[in-house]
Amino acid sequence: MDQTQLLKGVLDTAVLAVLRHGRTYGYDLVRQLRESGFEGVGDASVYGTLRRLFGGGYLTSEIVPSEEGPARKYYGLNGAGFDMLEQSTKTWIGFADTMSILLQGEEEE
Amino acid sequence: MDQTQLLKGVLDTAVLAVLRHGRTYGYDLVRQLRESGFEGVGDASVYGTLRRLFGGGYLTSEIVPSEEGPARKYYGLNGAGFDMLEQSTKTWIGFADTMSILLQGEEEE
DNA sequence: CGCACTACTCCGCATTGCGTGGTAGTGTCT
DNA sequence: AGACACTACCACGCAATGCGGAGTAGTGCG
Repeated sequence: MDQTQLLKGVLDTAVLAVLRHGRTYGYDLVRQLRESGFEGVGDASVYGTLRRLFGGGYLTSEIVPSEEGPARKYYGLNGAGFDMLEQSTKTWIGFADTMSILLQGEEEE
Repeated sequence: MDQTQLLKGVLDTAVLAVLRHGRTYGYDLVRQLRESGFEGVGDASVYGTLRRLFGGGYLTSEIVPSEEGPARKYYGLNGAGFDMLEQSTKTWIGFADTMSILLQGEEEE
């Protein structure tokens, strides 16, 4: 089993969740996600997600020159981003509940 | 937010989980999944999943004539199907843990 | 100069759920 | 009979999205 398909539809949420702790740039986000357990995330997926979210108006973006390489593009949550995070967190929890009920039997409220 | 993308990669597992309680046919499976919380699943998705799983050798299949309509194609888990279910259940749990840690903070082991 | 590391981007592919529409069997109502 | 509704399944094309590979740059090391 591959996480690949599981990641679909969740990467957005995961990215927003990381960003909630403060702004970062893509490269670092990839690292954080991998350390958090999404070991397989491709960098292109994360960058793509960031562009999508930014394009959707959920993120702020700012280019900051770095002393250790190319300039970094810092992303941060704006109001819409926080709302989105809250919303998709709820959706996720409902979904996860449904799954866990299905997987372990029928009890639970 | 749409469950659509969340379903990707999980429908297989959900179908296997339902089938664990005994064999059924597609039409009924769709009903069960919808009642379980996946209200939006399309029947074509479920049938497609069943065909995929059957093609992969995880399901048994048997056509049974019905008195109330067209013949039903009953599907059931075989050994490989049970293994698959067990495996993907583990993957799911790991994944869900990672997500919940990301979403609620950093505590938890 | 070549290599490694950082940082970001583009392109094409594969997977997979969905919507639409189609086939087919049975029963009901007019 | 004809029109519908319900059951049951399937085919086709679309859309979303993660991934792999390749490319562009900047900095620093041997």
